[in-house]
Amino acid sequence: MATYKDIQRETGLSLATISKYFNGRTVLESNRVAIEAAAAALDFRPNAMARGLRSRRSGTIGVVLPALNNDFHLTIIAGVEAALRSAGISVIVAASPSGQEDTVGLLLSQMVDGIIAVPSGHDIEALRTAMQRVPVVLIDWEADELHTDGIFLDNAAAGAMAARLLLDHGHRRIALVAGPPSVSTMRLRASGFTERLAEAGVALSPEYEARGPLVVRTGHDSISRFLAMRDRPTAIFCANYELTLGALIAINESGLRLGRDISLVGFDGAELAQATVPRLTVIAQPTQDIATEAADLLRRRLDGSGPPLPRSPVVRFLPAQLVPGGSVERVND
Amino acid sequence: MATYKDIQRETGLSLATISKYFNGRTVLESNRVAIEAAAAALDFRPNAMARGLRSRRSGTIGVVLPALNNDFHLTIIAGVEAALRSAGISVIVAASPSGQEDTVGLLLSQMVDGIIAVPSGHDIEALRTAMQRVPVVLIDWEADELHTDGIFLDNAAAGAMAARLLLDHGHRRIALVAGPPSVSTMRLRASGFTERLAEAGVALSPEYEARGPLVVRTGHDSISRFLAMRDRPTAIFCANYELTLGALIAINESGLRLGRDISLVGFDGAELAQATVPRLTVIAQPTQDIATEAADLLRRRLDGSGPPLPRSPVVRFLPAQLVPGGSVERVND
DNA sequence: AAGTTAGCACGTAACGTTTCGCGGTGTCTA
DNA sequence: TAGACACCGCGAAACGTTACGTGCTAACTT
Repeated sequence: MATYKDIQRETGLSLATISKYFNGRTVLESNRVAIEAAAAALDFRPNAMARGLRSRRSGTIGVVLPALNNDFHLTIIAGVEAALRSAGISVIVAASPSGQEDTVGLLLSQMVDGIIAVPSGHDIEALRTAMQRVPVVLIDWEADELHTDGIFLDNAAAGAMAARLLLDHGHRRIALVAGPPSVSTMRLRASGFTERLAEAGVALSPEYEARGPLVVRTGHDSISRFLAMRDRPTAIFCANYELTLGALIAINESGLRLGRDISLVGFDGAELAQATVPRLTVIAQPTQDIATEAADLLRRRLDGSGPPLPRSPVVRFLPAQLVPGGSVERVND
Repeated sequence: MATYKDIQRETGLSLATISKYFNGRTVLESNRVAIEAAAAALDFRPNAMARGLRSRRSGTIGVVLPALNNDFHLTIIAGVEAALRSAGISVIVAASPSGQEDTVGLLLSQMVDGIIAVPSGHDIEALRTAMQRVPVVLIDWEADELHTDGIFLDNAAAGAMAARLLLDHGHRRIALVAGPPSVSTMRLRASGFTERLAEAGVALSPEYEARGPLVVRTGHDSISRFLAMRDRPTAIFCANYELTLGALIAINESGLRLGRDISLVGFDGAELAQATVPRLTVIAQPTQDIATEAADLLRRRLDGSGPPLPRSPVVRFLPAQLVPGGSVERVND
């Protein structure tokens, strides 16, 4: 593996000059040519470890996700990677399922220059100490106890959007399937939803409200239960992708026709939504935008531009998007 | 950021002893306790850059994927990450869309210890030079010109499996939608498929064969064309996920009922498959296994175990799995 | 034409770790 | 009980790069 020294031997220049060239600073034209020739001949690449050791920047950031099983996660990774590549920054992906305590620590010892994280509960303390060393940008789950930058969905508005849609179609017997309120997204989407209903004078009956872990089975079982009721709801809102998928499966199993017999508003999964009959109406996060904004924000922090931390974290809420389909039909109550 | 020196000051030990401790080698019990106490007090973590500079191992591997837009890619990332985490190895994800030449080079200058790659055309040369520095394990796309380890799907058998299924259900007017033959998976799946048909005396009529880029639109448009034919096929095999998704959308638009009016065998996307009515019959890759095997193989290469390179690359082909659904029905020809 | 200044290249000292060879201590063997 | 050996700690020298302070050259200014 070639080093500056090899280039020095080829060109007769000093290490300092060679370093300057590889850091984009100006160098005499003749030297530039010589260095480039030598570098090409030797297939030279600056050693990121040596570089990082000296400059205290690794050219690497970490993305911490509670799991890696969902289109949201992939889109985040893709968006961050694309946004940061032009700056020459590589992305280390770290899944942090419950039980894996030290994910953030692993990244810190890899000397990442920054972190983008979905702050699941068991990472919060680690993230707090990480914040003392590197900029941290949160996404998806709000963690109020962490006073740092974040790009989130406006979850309450998203929930309200779903409620308004169903109300506008005449629905009154409306059900909700959501995750545990301990997850901020779920708490906010649910409260945005129920509050909007309440404003319209429609109370969400407790038997029409299901909560459970954010897995397909929860959606499936909750909807099965709803559909078996004598007085079953005419419309259902699923507050997350897995729940939506479970709901779809349950409705298909029941033999009821989507839209015609039961209205459904899903969440995310725009790809899935267009493959069902009829197409599923969903509230979709602008996942790509979240990724890009988080990456750009982190990059500005790394540059040292942007407002000073920790005095003024940047927190943005992006609006959800309504992707219309045919799974919500009008009813006359 | 604390360093060995700080621990040295706290404990009075030498750097060498501290280094030994952090590399899992034996140290006097009393020293162990002292080091652990000091490390905890200082929130110390070994600096991966310094470590890597000296030991020439970064504790990092790269995963190169042509894109990041598909459940396959996410599952690969997740599987590799999970398999390597126990070994303390982090995963750098690099998308290598056409036009981005230097993806592999970026990883090399990050000093990754190894690479797992889906070798898209424009990366092949870079991978060849990378192989001289670090072990490279290929997945998904076979690149015969690269003489190195690989874990692949047995694509020909997967194609044959789809053909056999359709034949067994009595289909004779059978159509195929696949990607360009320049992609090895597509070439092999298609040939496995057509050869199995030919063995049964069923020739694949050229008008029943569609080829195009691996995007949803190709599947959609091809199937629309098939369905509009006077003598339309009774069954269709889509050789990849995007094509399958496009097919589903086109069938839904046509008003034909899946299974009943037109049989469809899809590829991958087991999650999508269970949400359609009826459930989609698909040939699925054991993506998780591919990821795990590739990661394990790479890890053995890093350990120095496993057969010596480049003399004897390890190449494995895993069988596809038939995930039955209701989208293939019997016809009497 | 002399004085000033900007632009570059240079040598050298870090950065935080691992590795190497050496020497000291305690334990086992005969 | 003496000798051998295993174990472990130590100091110092790398690893490949960047940053700092100097000193040189060449291009302006008046």
